[in-house]
Parts: sequence; structure tokens; C-alpha cells
Amino acid sequence: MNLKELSNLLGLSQTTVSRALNGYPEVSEATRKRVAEFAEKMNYQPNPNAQRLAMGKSLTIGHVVPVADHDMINPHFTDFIAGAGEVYNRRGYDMLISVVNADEQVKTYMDLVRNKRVDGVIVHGPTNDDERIAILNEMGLPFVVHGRTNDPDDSYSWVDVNNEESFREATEYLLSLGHRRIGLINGWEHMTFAAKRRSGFEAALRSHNVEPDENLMISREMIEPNGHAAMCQFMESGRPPTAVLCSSILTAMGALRALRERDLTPGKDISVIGFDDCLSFLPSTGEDGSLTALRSGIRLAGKHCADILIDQIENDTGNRGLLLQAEMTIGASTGKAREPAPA
Amino acid sequence: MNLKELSNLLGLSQTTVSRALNGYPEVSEATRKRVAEFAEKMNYQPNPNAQRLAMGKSLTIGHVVPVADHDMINPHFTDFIAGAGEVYNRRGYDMLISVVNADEQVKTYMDLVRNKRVDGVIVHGPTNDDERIAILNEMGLPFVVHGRTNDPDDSYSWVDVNNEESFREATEYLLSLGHRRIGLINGWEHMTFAAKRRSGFEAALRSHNVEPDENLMISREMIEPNGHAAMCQFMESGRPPTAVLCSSILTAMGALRALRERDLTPGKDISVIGFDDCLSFLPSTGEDGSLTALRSGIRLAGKHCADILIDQIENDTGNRGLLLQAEMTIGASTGKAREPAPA
DNA sequence: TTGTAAGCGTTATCAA
DNA sequence: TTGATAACGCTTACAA
Repeated sequence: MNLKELSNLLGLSQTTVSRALNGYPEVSEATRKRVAEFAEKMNYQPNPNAQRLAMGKSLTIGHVVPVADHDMINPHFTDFIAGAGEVYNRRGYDMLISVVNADEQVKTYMDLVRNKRVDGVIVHGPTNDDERIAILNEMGLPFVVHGRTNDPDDSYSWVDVNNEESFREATEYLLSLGHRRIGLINGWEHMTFAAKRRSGFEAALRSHNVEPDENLMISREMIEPNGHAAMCQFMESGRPPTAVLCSSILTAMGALRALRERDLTPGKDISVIGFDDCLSFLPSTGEDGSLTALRSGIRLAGKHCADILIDQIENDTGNRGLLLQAEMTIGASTGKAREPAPA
Repeated sequence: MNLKELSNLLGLSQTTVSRALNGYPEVSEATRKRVAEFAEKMNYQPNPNAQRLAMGKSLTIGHVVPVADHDMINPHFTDFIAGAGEVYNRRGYDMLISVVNADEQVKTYMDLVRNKRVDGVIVHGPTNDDERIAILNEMGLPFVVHGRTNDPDDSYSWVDVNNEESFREATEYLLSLGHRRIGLINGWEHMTFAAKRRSGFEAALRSHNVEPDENLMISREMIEPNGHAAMCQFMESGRPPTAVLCSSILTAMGALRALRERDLTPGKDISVIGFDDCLSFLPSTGEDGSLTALRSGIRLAGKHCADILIDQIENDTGNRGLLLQAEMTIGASTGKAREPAPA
């Protein structure tokens, strides 16, 4: 059933039917109702490809997902698209996912826009100097960044979490417990969020006259095995830290595993704080309170990104930035430092 | 740059240029080369919406992802789409993801096909009596099931793993170690894979004259906290099992956590076997050998699904089934039963 | 308030 | 081997 057939059956022109269906003001209430009811009865649905071609719009949002290491998708992505997908569904958009090698990213964006494949994109995993911001702005493709870059905050839309501040806060907390040798198991620091976290971490240390120690800062992909390896490296070094900050719940899990293997008790022998993105398939740190954590749900970030992007596409609302607050919950994995703090 | 402009510049008709670009045989080698080179130089890309409209094809594969519990996406999905996405990319297809409530699934499929939004779909999470098989067959929409249903194997395409056999094998192994009270922490058993695993489990027990005990079989969503809760339930029951089989690495992790909390050592105090889908963000059980596991990479399943589906779409290859073999690796988490086996 | 007709950018049919 | 021309199914000036 297409528009032509439908309008023939109704004895109206395609134009009128189209207008009635799309809520144009000039069509009479009577015909609008008649058309709507008949379309419903005939189970008519417009062909999106034709619509897209005619309007030059795609009603689709693109996600370009770089695969790191040739074969891994960031597990946080699942929760992000759960949030975003819900919004797309509600607002009538499709989600198009391109899984590409990291070095094909820009090309993929350009193809998407040239081909009018999407009306906007979500930018994942922004780096400090991310070339994509300038390129997308130049192309005029609406986009929202999940995270931030070094570009001015008002030169693009973004949804981010208070990385610097929350890590400063967490570090301050550890310092207040008497810890002076504090380790950081971070994500890749060319990613802005990780760089910011390190900044907050170092700032807190310096404000307490503790010089950051390169040997206590490790930067890796945030997966469980890397958290484990990093903690092992710490423990096997001559002077292990008395507390460790992990940038992800996954690395925190790995770190805790390394402690267990050594029969060390978190919160007693060594303190651990993790950043918890509230991944839905993992235990929520809030429930049993076993882990002291900074928490901010990544699914929520997905929702906000989607809503901001669609607002921007449909209503030309300008650039918008949204800073989510990660909150610290004190659990059992942190405690007073055993080593006396150096004078 | 569109086809019209391109052909004007070339002094050829749109038809000829189109044919040259699409590799039709009747165009002369000389012009084909000239066209190809010029298109490349002009950076010409056909408009997919127009192509789709003209061909009635969408060059897109749909994934309908039901959200369980209103807000969770199965974490195994990430790895699946990593595999499938790679193939789509290589073969020129887009991946369209619809995140919908479970009860909207069929409607979503119907919309996708009616709107010619996709050329085929991947069916996730098949249940024993899955209405989708019949519906999709009736609609004539090509599809591949990740897993199987109770329908005849040759009535649809599928990629599955040897659930029944591998769980029988794992159970046999535990029996051979002297275990008689064996627990099963399974996924939802209306899902075929989980039902099959239970079958294999029970068959092995019965072949050794052990009557399956309902109190030792738990069926839940396969996430870490549920594995933990299930193991706790076992341990707090009057007679805990001496060995446990987990349907997922995530539930296995939760189960192991419960053991740690009780200072029990896997492989000594209680044996644990997990089914490892080789999720990329978790430690691979093969490496350190701490866990006895059945292994089969879910990313590989994603690749196969995508390839089979596209073959089916493009070359009308009929239904095809592919059974992957999960292999058991003996690790440290299994050992001889302590309780003497009842005579 | 409704209708006519011209796009949108391809592919496909038929003729040359 | 190439080229007109008609689909594909919709939206949108412009006209009535």
C-alpha cells in the first residue's frame, strides 16, 4: 500500500493525503480525520526511503564505533546505546552503527554525511585534540560528543561527567585517610576523560605537597585483565601504594582480584576506589557497599546525548553542554593508611 | 556531486555511467576505466537513499534488541555486534539497531519489513516456541537466528553452539571426579540455549543414576549479581552442592565471589565450571587457567550470522545451519569431590 | 481547502 | 555499446 493507492481509494490527491498525514494546517479537519482513519485501517506506512530521498533527511542517528586492538568494543558502549536507543525509539529515529577501524573514523563520518545516511552523529571516545570536532562542524553535521575535548566548551554539544573534580575529591578523601602513596589505574590518557582524571588526581596530591609519582600511574584500556596486571605491577614494585584509584569498575575488579591472590584485604591492607559507570550486568556498587566508588550511570549519559542531538536536529537549538555529577559513596574498600604519613 | 553532474562532465548518459560503476558487462572496458577513474577523482558516492528507493533494497541488516527488565541489554550483545559489524563493513551493509520493549518485538519486525528498512534481520535470544520464526518466514524476510528454537533445523538459518552436548560433557567430567550433588546456575530456561543446557546436564546425571534435584537448579538472567545470589542460595541451603555449572562467565564470576566471601577455594572446597563466551572485556579463562570452562567466542558467532545472512540475501543460498563447538578447558576450579559418592 | 506537477538521485526497460 | 525515458514513493512549490 503506497500513497498513490491510498489517495486513489480515498478519491483525493496524493498531496492532500500527504498533508493530512503530516499534520499540515491547511487541510480541513473533516478530511484529515477521514484520511487518518482510512490510513490506519489500511495499515498504511510511508516508505522511509522515499521520504528520505524527498526530504533529504534520514531520521537516523549514526554511531561510529572504533574498534580498538582490532577487535574489541568498549563494554561501556552497551549501556550507552541502551539509553540512547530508548530515546531514539520514542522520538522516531533509527540508530545506525558503524563498526570501523580507528583510522577509518573520519572517512566514515564523511561518508555518512555525504550520503545523507544520518541526520546527526554521536561522537564516542573524544581525545584531547580531537580532529573530529572541527571536521564535523565544518561539514555542518549535527553532533553531540559523549565527553569533551580541548576545544572551547561552547563550540559543540556535549554530555560529560565531572571527571577532574570527582577524581580530585576521591584523592582528597584518600589523603584525608592518611594515604600518601596513591596509585592511579587510568584509561588511555589521550582520551580527555582520562587526562582530566589524572589532572584532578595530581592537583589533589600537589595541594597536599605530595609529588605525583610516575611509577604509580598506569594508563591502559579499561578492562578487567588490565586492572589486574596494573595492580600486580604495583604490588611487585619495591614500594607499592597504600591506596589505588581506578578509572573503571572493570579495572577495579581486576585490581581487587590481584589483591585477593595476595590475600590482601581491600580497605585494610590497601584502599581501593573505583569509578563506577553502573554497567547493568555487573553488581551495583551501591547495594552491598563493598566498594568505595564514584558513580555516574552511563545509560543516563546515553539518554541525554540522544535528546540533545534530536533537539538540535529538529529545533535548531544551538550547542548545549551538560555536566553530570559523579557522586562518591563510601564503602568498605577504603580505610586509614597503615603506613604513617611522612612528616 | 550526483550521477547527473558526473555524467554531464563525462559527456556520457547517466545510464552508461551507472552501468560502468556497477560493473555491468555491456559497457566497454575503455569507458568503464575512464568512468571509474573520474568518479574516484571527483570523489563521487552514490546516494544510498536513491539507490534504495530505485532498487527496493536497503543494504541494511536489522537487529531488534529487546530490553529485559525495562533497562538492560544483554552484555553478550556487545561482542556479537563487534563480530557482525566487521562483516557488514566489509560487505557494504549497514547495521540498524532497534532497542525495543520485549512486547514490541514482532511489531518492530513487521515495520522493518513493510518499510523496506532492512534486507534481513538477525534474531536474538530465540525461545523454545519462538513465534518469530513463523512470522518472519511468512513475511519472506531473510533472517538468521543466533541460537535455535524448537522448529525443524532446516526451516530457518541459524548459528548455534553445542549447548546440550557441551553441558553433558562438562557434567560427565564432574561426575568422573566423584561429584554427585551438582548445581546448575542457568539462564532463563524459556530460552532454547538454556533449556538445552539443562537437558544435557540432566541427561548426564541420569546416565549415572543421579536424579536431578530441583533445588540445585536455578534459572535467571545471566549477570554477575545473579550468579552471586544463586551460589549464596546454594551455600545457605542445608545441603550445598559439591560442584556447580554456570551458563555464563558472568554468573560464574558472581558464584566465585560468593565462594570467596565464605573463604572457600574453588577446585578444592567446591568445583566450578563456567561457559565462557570470551567476552573481550573480561579475563580470558584460557590464559591463566584458573577456571575450568567451556569456551566458544560469541564474536565469532556474530561473524558467521552476518555472513550467512548476506549470502542468503545476495545469492539466495537457502537455509543454512552452523553448529559451533564449545570446547572444555580444564583449569584449577575443578577437583575431586570431597564427599564420598553415595554407593 | 484541494490539486497539478516538478523534484529527490538512483536503477531498469527498451530502443537505437 | 550507448542513450532516452520511465519507474521508485514521497514532499513541496505553485496554481486553482
